[in-house]
Amino acid sequence: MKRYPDAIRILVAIDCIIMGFDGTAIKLLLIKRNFEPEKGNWSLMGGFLHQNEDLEAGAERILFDLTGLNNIFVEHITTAGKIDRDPVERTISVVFFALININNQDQEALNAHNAQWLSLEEKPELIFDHDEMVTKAIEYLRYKAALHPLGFELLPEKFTIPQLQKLYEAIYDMKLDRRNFSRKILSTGLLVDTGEKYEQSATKKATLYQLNQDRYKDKFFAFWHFMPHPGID
Amino acid sequence: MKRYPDAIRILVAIDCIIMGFDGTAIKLLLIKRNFEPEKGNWSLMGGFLHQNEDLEAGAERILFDLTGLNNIFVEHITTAGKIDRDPVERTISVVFFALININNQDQEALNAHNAQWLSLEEKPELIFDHDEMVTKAIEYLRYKAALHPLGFELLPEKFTIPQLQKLYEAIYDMKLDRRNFSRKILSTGLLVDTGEKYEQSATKKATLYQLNQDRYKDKFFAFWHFMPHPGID
DNA sequence: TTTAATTGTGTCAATATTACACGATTTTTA
DNA sequence: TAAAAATCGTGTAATATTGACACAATTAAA
Repeated sequence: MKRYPDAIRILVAIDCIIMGFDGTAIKLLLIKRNFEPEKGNWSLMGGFLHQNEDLEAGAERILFDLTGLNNIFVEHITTAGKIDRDPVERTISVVFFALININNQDQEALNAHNAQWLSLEEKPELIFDHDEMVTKAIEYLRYKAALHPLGFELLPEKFTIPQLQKLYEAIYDMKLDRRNFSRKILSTGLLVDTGEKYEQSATKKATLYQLNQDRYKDKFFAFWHFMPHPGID
Repeated sequence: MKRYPDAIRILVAIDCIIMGFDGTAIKLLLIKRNFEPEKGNWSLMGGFLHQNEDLEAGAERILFDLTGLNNIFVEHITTAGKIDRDPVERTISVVFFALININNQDQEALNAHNAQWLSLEEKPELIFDHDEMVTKAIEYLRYKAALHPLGFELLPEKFTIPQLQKLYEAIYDMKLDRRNFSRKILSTGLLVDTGEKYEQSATKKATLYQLNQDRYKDKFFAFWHFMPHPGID
């Protein structure tokens, strides 16, 4: 007794682009599939939506499955629905974007899924339309990180300004001026000096900061320009 | 012979938030449903995804159905998937955002669908989760219009700077300084003086401009600040 | 103890932004 | 017929932000 008898019903997948930062490069958490179809090929982590599950919840389930992490930064970024995107059966994929601290996740879970962190340069070709999704995610990261203090999700709780700068340089694949970057970041009032120094430094030890959480939440959606914008033309 | 036998298959709807500008206020094109369920109640224009149809194509079909227009500015903004969002049967809705020139559409098609332009203040309560979708669309418009020359989609081909300013004032519900707005817009090089004047003006006739199409396409995705940002803090 | 690498802070000139004033044009009104 | 009212176009000065750049301080290694 279906109420919408003429409409089609199709599979709903959830795919997650999971990004991390290793201090030098932005990395993607990808899996080498140990199941059909496309067994042995690289793919985003994903799965099908469950019966009694919201989309967000599905994304969180999939992320927890792979990383053992909860409370991850996750946002829905796009939905892929090309007719033949899955060769087996028509499937729509709801795509989520996740940022995590690369050091936190559960290595055993990663192994069980054949997962590996690969930098954007190392990225192999992915199955289906997953490459397009990654492209969108990178665009999204660049777009959003220029305006919102997003990058902190990729760093440890305590971090130095030079680390943060290297992160932005990795995101935008460009060099930034140390002095101007520092001034801009500090002027946001988002950072709190912990009084500690980064001990692993080879030379002068940089100050460790942490986020002013209240201010971070308050100001996340305010417009900001974290990136220089020379000669807009 | 299904390859993914355990996964669920559900309905995929497409819903469109259609915005226009009447010279004073941002308006939504809404329909009073003449079909069940929720017959007689206000709703976004939508429909179900067809068998051999991509998502974008579905959105364009639905928009054409209602307005008689092609080549509309359309973007996918979000996907709604709460378990009970449709009381009849589980349905995921892929939401699109469309901007059109309010004077262009086909009045007969509007009548056939019971459609009406309503300002945001007049907006009645909508069915299902359509109110949430509208909220997201307004946020999206404000976000995007601050950075990209988006507003032109809502104006006639030839328009005056004061008209454009009123549009921005409607989007952000705030007053802007005439002089500064004019300077900023003109400095983008996006406008071309047509040499004509807006004849319907009650007093001094304003210059009619049109978009520099090449520059518009080139620069659409560049970052710009179209809105003032006094004392970011 | 010198060297090399890196961090923290400061300055200055160029640019962009904001706030604000005035003259010009056109219709309405006295 | 002229003054008034409304709106449009442009200009300017004070302020804030940005980009480019210099120098001193810290630390491990040479």
